[in-house]
Formats: sequence, C-alpha cells, structure tokens
Amino acid sequence: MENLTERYDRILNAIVSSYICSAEPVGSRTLSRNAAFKLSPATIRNVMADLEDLNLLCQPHTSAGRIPTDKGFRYYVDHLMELPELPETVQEKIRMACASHQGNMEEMLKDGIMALSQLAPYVSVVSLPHFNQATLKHIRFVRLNDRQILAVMVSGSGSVQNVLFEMDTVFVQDDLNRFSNFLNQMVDGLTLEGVKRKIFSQMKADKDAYDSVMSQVLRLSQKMLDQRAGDDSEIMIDGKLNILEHPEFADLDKMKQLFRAFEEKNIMVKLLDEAQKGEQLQVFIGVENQCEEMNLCSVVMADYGQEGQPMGKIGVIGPTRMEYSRIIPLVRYTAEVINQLMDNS
Amino acid sequence: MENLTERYDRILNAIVSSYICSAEPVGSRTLSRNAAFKLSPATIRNVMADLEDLNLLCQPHTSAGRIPTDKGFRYYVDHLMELPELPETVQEKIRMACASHQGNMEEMLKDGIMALSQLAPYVSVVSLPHFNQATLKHIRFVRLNDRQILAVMVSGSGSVQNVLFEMDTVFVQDDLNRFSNFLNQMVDGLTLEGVKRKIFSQMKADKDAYDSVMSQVLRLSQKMLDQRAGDDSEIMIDGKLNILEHPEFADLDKMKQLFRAFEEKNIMVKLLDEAQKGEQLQVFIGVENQCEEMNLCSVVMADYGQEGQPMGKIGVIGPTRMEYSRIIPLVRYTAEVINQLMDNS
DNA sequence: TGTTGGCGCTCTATGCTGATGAGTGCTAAT
DNA sequence: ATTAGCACTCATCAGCATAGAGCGCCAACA
Repeated sequence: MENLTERYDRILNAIVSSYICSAEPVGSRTLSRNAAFKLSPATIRNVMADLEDLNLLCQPHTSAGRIPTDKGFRYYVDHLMELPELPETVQEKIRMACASHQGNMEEMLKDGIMALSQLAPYVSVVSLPHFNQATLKHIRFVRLNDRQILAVMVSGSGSVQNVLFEMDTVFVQDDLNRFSNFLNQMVDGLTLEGVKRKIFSQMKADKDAYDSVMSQVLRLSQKMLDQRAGDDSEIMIDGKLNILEHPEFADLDKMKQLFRAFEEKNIMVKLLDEAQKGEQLQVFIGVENQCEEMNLCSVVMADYGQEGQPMGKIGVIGPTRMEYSRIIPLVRYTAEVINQLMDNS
Repeated sequence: MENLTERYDRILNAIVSSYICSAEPVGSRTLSRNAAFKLSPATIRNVMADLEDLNLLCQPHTSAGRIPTDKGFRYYVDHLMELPELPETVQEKIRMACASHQGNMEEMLKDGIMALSQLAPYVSVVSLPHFNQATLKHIRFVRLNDRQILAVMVSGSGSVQNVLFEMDTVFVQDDLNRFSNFLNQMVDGLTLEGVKRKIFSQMKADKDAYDSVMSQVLRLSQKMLDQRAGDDSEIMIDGKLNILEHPEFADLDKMKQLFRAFEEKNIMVKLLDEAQKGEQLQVFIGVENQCEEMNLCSVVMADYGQEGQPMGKIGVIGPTRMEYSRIIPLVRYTAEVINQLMDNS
C-alpha cells in the first residue's frame, strides 16, 4: 500500500483510534468536533469517501459512520500508529511475573501469558519449546515394575518430559542407572531429533552385539522414542474470558466459534505456526490469518528463544479492533524478558 | 420430602421429563394430550396448583406453563426417575476410552471425562488423585546442574510428579542414585504425608550424624518436600463448549459467570470437595451447590478409588434441567471402569 | 481549486399499538 | 372427584410512526 497525503493519514488515524476505543462507527461530525483539525464535516466526508474507495474504510450500512476495514487497520499499523514506551510499572509487572519461576520454563511462560492477559483485555497464547528441537541435558530411566519403565528427559532450557513405556526384558534399577549414565554422555547437547538419528545409525553399526550395554541402551532408547507421540506441540492459553468483554463477540455464534478454536489444539498450533519467516514480531489482521476461525481477530506474535534459533512463540489474540500501539510493545517486551531469563539460567 | 399420591407423582414426573427434553414450560393441555393419563386439562391444573404450593413447581410468569423448581428436580431424582441400564455400545465406548492409556493415571482420567462429555451434552470434570495421599512407589533424583536437582516421584497408581529444587551442596549423579535407592526402601508403600512424618522424626533422631548417607538423604528429601506447594489439587475439565448448547445459558451474563467458574481452579476444587460424606454417588441440584456460581447447575459426582479409600472424584456439570436418568448411570459406570483399571495395573 | 453550508435521502433504533395465543384460576355442573 | 366453560393475564410479534445519526450531492464561496 503506497502512502497517502498527510491529511488522509491524519483523518484515517483519527478514525481508527476512535474506533479502537469505542467500537462504534465514526461519523464526520464527531471527527470534526474533535478540534485537532479544523475542517468541516463536509470536507471530512469527502476524505472519508475517498478512503472508502481505497478499501480502507467501510460502512456497516448506508447512513452509518465509517469503520476501518482489515486493510485500514493494516495501513494504520504499518504507517500511522506510534509505539509509546511501556510505563515502568508495566515492565516491572512483566519482569516480576516471568521471574517468579525462574529455571522452570513452563511455569515461566505460563506466568508470562498470565501477565499479558491481565495487562490487556485479550487472550494470550504461548507455544512451549518443541521438545524435539530442544537440546537434551539429561535422560534418566526409572524402573516402575517388571515391564514398565519411566524415562525422564530434561532439556537445556529446563523443560521436563516424562515418557512411560514398556520393555519385554526385565531390568533392575542399577542397570538402568548405568544405561542412563551411558546415554547421557552420548546425547549431551544433541537435540531429540539428533538423538534419534544417532541411535538409528548406531543400531545399524551395532546390531550383532545384542547383549552389550550399548545394544541394550539402544533398544531402550528406541522403545522410548517410539512411545513418544511424534508431535508434542504444546500450547498454553490464558485470558479466554477477556474476549467476552468485547462487543464484537457479544453474538453467541461468533463467540462459540472462537471458543471452539481455542479448545482445538491443532487450530491454535496452526495459528502460531503461521509466522515462520523469521520476523521477530508479526501482526496478522483479520482475514490475514490463515485459519478461518480467526478471521474476526488480530494476532500479535513474537518469537522467543536464542538469537537466530527461535524456540517458540508468544502472542496475543484480540478483535481486529485491538489496541495495537499498546499490545505490540507489550508482546515484544515480554518476549525479551523471557529471552533474558533463559540466557541467565 | 414425604411421598405424594401416585397421581401427583405421575404428573410431576411427566412435567419434569417434558421440561428436561424441551426446556419449555409445560402447560396443562400439552400434558393432557399426552394420553398416558386420561385427565382433562382442568384436573391437571388443579394438581399443578397443588404442586406449586408444595414448591415443586413454579411459573416463569402468570399464564405460562410450569417448570420444576430445584426442589421439584430433587423429588424427581429421589422418588420418580428410573435408571435404565446403559446400552452396551455406551459401556463399550467408556471402557475403550479409559483403557487406551492404561497405566497412566492422568491420561486415563482425561480420556474418561472426554468420553463423558461426548456421550452427554454437558461438562465433565475429574480431580486427580491427591499426590499427598497416594502411596509412593518410587522417588528418584536427577542432577541438573551444580545446584538444581529434579525429583521424580511415581505413585502406586502410576501418577508421576516432578519437583525441581535447589541444594547448596553439590552432588554427583552417582550419589543421587544411591540416595534414591536408599530412600526408596524407606518410603515404599507410604503416602507422601507418611514420608513427611517419617523424615521429620528421623531427622530428629539423626541430627548429629550430619555426614551419613541417611542424613544427606533426609536433607535432600526435606528440601524437596518444602519446594512442593502444599496443595496440589489438580482438576481437569472437558466439554466446556457443550454448555453453550443449552438455552439456559444463552444469556451472555450467565454464560460468563459459568465460564469464569470453570477457569477458577479453586472454585472447581471447592465444588468437587463438597461431596465428602463417603457417598458413592451424589447429586447436587441448583441451589444445593455450596458455590453460588453453580446455582443454575446440577452436578452428578462419583468417587473413584479403592474401596473405602477414595482417590478422587469424577463428575458431570449441566443445567438443573439435566438428563439425570442417563447421566447418573453414566457417571457411576465410568467411575467403576476407572476403579477396575486401577486395580489391574 | 479546495472548502463549506444546506438540503434531501437512507437507514437504524425506539417506542407504541393491537392482535394472537398459550395458559391459568375460578365456578358451576356432572 | 372431575370436567367444561369462561374470563383474565401475560408474552410475543408484526406493523407503524418518529427521531436521530449520518451520508451524498450540489451550489456558493474564498
């Protein structure tokens, strides 16, 4: 979208801002009274008509004020809005929330999105680091009974995952401890994917020596990896109830649709996966969202994770009429805080 | 509530049944047409007036039909309804759902309530076994780094709990393995509460021998127990969206209130804790619920766990206009299936 | 040429009206 | 004890008029 003249910018800006506050269509009189620009309603009407031709505004019905289209919001986000610094109190609140569970990744993220949805009347989501891609720090096997074994895996970032699986051979705990130690040396620093590959190739090389420690470790590991459902995308959501405050979802059907989407994990996964281009922070407005279920919503999303190696995404979902200028810094800052805390641990 | 004559029973029964199906007030004509009893509308009106005097029925407004009061539903549940056997297909479905994750308590319960809320248009809940009360089968310590240690506890019923804590002494994994073995012998078969007590008394007895294995194990355990938040009531909910289908929650405010209650864990804990009298299956209708938030709902709840030693509760929440005669057998059967699967494992 | 005031038009929201129908309570007859 | 009949109440809905917000267009003006 090319740029507009300054007058058009100012009027569009005023309309979007007003609509974000009030959720009501904005009329030319109202704008004119808003003394900032000394133009008569008629002049403003002309401008509005032009903006409507450009598909930046639309009317719910003849003789109503204008409301921004998704494209209008897009133009606002790209060209018009200002991003004020977050107040120190807000920054403080986010830092405190995330720091309260340092070392425990999952808790930290949970507190992070909880803070987000307290600071803004929207829904916040976060995807947990894919365990598959995380570097492993520990694997330990615990014997539950003759058949069942529990594997406990800890990633570099402190996430813990338990896998329960069964073996037809009986092991005693001391064996398992030895296997654990052995495996730990072998996998240290690899990702789970890497471990899979390594084990697979070792299996081939080693397939004759059925009784060696190595061989037993490999069998154990493979059973464990088989048991793990391949895709462990985990997502947490907070502040679902906030959505009920917004008039655009007062309609029961729209609300149902949205809540259904929140419940369906794969929809949410798809939503968060949309942004992959390595952009640090992305905004999807209304129909820009690939999932139809979210076509009435906007999503502000940021990557978290080490530089160049994103581990997950954190974001906020709200109506297209969202306070972008407040939410964008909020999401960005939260992602930064998470990054810092991860580095320190 | 004392008994009524048979005619009153039959009419009340018909009204409640009809209202459960239709959610509409029931008028005397409709009932009269319902040829089962050959009475004129006028006669039925007289009976209905009497039932209203007894507070079993009420009218939304003059000249509307009658709807049952909470007390009316209670009388229906206690005296009138019949509990048909569950169809074999339904039993099968529940068994399959629960059995699919045998050995993993949490997954089994999750699948159980998922089945419940697919078989009935209501919300189902389950409280996980209190880890505090479960008998322990294993404790293992995993070294994460110089300070951090991860404890993995497995209960007799197969629940797993991870606790991350810090020590100021540095241990190597081999030490921790020895401690694990030691502790396992000491705690086998005790509940976590029992372990706490045992450790506390041993600490006293042993406080001089600071360096002994025993002493180190005790310090480790205590740190771990301190770290665990005292109350680990966990609750899972499924089928929240079902509630949206019922006209009694078409009103946005009522719906918000209910969803708010679902989100607030302590409200749900309180709800499930209400039933403690050792009754195997309990029904709470409308205002009988202690939590105000649930005064428009009924709750059908059953204990699961070994005979005489309940481990948790499983239940269904719906409008007071709930299909009690279907839900009660459903909840009861699900609890039984869970019990059986737990015994087998 | 850009801006403005004025006029007529459109559409929504609101409130009033009367008709309709479901359902009741009461009474008198069976 | 039961029933038929009648008058009454109340919610719901369609129909209609009114008020008000807001627009587009046009002619006048700087």
